[in-house]
Amino acid sequence: MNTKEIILSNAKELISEIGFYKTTTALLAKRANISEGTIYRHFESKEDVLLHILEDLETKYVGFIDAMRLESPYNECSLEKVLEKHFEFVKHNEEDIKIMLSTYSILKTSRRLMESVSLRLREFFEELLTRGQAKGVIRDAPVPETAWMIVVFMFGLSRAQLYWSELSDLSGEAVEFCRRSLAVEA
Amino acid sequence: MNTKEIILSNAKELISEIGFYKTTTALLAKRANISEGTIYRHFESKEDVLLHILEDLETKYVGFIDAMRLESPYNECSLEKVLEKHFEFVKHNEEDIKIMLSTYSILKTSRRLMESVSLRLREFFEELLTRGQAKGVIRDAPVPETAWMIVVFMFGLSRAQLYWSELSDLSGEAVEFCRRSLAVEA
Amino acid sequence: MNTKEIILSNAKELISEIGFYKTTTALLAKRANISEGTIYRHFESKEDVLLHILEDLETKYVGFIDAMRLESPYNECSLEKVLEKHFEFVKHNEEDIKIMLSTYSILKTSRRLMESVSLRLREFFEELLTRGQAKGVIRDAPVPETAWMIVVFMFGLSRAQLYWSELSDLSGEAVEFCRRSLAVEA
Amino acid sequence: MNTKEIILSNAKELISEIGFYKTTTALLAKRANISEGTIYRHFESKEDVLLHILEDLETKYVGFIDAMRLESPYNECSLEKVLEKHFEFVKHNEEDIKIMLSTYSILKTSRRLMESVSLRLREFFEELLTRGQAKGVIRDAPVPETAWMIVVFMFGLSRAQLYWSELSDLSGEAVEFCRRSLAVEA
DNA sequence: CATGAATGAGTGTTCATTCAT
DNA sequence: GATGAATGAACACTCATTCAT
Repeated sequence: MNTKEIILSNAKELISEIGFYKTTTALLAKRANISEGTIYRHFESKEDVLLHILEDLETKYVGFIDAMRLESPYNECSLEKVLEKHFEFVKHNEEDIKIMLSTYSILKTSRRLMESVSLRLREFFEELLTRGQAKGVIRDAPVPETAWMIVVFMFGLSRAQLYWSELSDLSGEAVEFCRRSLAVEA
Repeated sequence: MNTKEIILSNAKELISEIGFYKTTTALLAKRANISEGTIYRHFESKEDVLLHILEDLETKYVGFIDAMRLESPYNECSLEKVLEKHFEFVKHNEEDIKIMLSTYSILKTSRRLMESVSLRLREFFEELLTRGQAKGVIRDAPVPETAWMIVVFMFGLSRAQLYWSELSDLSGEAVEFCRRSLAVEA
Repeated sequence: MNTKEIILSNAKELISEIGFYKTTTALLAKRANISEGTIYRHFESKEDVLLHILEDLETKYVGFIDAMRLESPYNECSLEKVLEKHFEFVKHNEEDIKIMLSTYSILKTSRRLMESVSLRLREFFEELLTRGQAKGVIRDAPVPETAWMIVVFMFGLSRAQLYWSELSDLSGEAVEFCRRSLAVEA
Repeated sequence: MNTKEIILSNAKELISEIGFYKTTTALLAKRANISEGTIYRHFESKEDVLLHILEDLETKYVGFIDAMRLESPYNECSLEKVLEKHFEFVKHNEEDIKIMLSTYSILKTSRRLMESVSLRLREFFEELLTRGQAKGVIRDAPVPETAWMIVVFMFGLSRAQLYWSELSDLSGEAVEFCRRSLAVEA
């Protein structure tokens, strides 16, 4: 791991633990065992560090969605499957997701990421919903709004799970909640 | 409006617009057309200003829930009604809700408020779900988890609506989404 | 006791307890059960309050010295007697003396008081020493320097007793110390 | 002289001249020709600057006393000698001593220093007095109280000399004053 | 006379950023 | 590349003083 990566990984830890504002450059340098000046060799500013974290997350998450999307036509990827995989992704990327969720109300960059990520997810869900309705396995509900609904629900639950660690894992129940709302009854 | 109220109302605007950290005492004083020192005649600290805002919100929201709860046995208050009224409440208290949602990951006070508010809501939903299942109008789903689900969903959507003002009002669709998931089909 | 006196007496307590700088006008007003503004009806400034305290002390102490001085020719007032009485005076005016001793290094007013008080004492001691030497009961030591010595010694001990409350009363021993240094041996 | 030393030396000047409270960080930075922030690279707080000054003084003074003490058994170090050397020490460390004397009534750290210094001195005087009485050259006076007396006298005079610069050097006379009180007459 | 809200200059301290080495 | 001392603007907060009531 080179210096830039060391900084990024320590910044992820710190920001997800104590937030962007309480993460000072001094604290970050100490944690990463480097000098404060070194941060500025690799990043333009403190915000730029955050930007890189968010960009990494974007790449990862968009890749993750696109992978599912590519599989889906052949693989009969169901809505439930997608939801499950999303919750898995969140579990494996807790720090990054926490950073995104805690900064998008404050930072434009983060907001843009959140928008692009949820747009892509929504489009995917729209596809799945439309295909499902065509096949008669998904109920007749307005597609774009319902897609929004699912995205909002997913991120709402992810946020709850990340910030209330004492909460038991509700992702299975969440999938069930959505299935009941969307699937045509047998 | 007395000075304390002027400070509170300006602080609400500022914090909901730019967040707690970017809301400096200097900025607040300038916006409220008072001197910085005056803030400290009425509040113990900058955080104390936030505390008062949150306490006001707690009183308002808890009162709102309790009012619904009191009505519900006589009035056949349905889950849908509650959801609708919540979204209305959010619409009329945008600033305060935004402040709560943007500070609970950072400030203990705010986190406590969020916990107390969602606990109360959950308990209410548990009541409604249990009663609904007894009457046979609500499906057979695990009550506590489902109550959590609804709360998470509600706040997830409220957050989305508050931070993406370009979003059209989805509250009607949200109520429908939940209804489909929970109501026994006719 | 009128308002002015109430302020002065509370100020004495506070300043002697926590010092002039830590005694804020807000604290003083609270202690005296008056409003901050009221202080400025009776005194020009915070320093002016101190000034009045010091002036009162000056009047008291100068009166005390002059009384002894007037008695002394007739009464055969000895050096020991004067020392004893000084220590008694200090014991009865702890607050004021503490204020004088803790402020003269910082405030001109206080410094002036300290100078005028010690000048008067020194002159008195010079008188006593000269008379004592004439009578052959006081050793042959340079009068002005020795008078200084005694004054310094007295205030040094007073200060020690005021600031180290755990110290046992050493005033008797101090009188003895001086007596041995000054009195002609029998 | 490195920056830390520059800060310390300027702080010594300022604090001894105008006192701890009037010595603001802004003033100190200006005097030392550095920015205010730089002070906090080298010291934790304004009080920490004072602490370092006092610790330096403690080291110096304790070293000074211990050196005399080590010499004394071989060298027949007399009480007079110790007094003389103390006054010399004060003359060469005016600023530091002034700071100690002007802060011990206000700051715990300073008070502790004053206590430790005078304890050490007292113990030393007790040793010298006891030894002197055994040899029959020191009068029969209560040892601990008399040791206190001398310390109080020394610091009382030092203080007077430091704060009344117009005072001629009385240290010789002070030694004589004590000698007369303590030495057995030939 | 008394109040207490308001002031605003000032306080100690923090922190992202720069730059000579 | 890396350092870490230095910066200076900004920060939350304090406090002696004023003044309309």
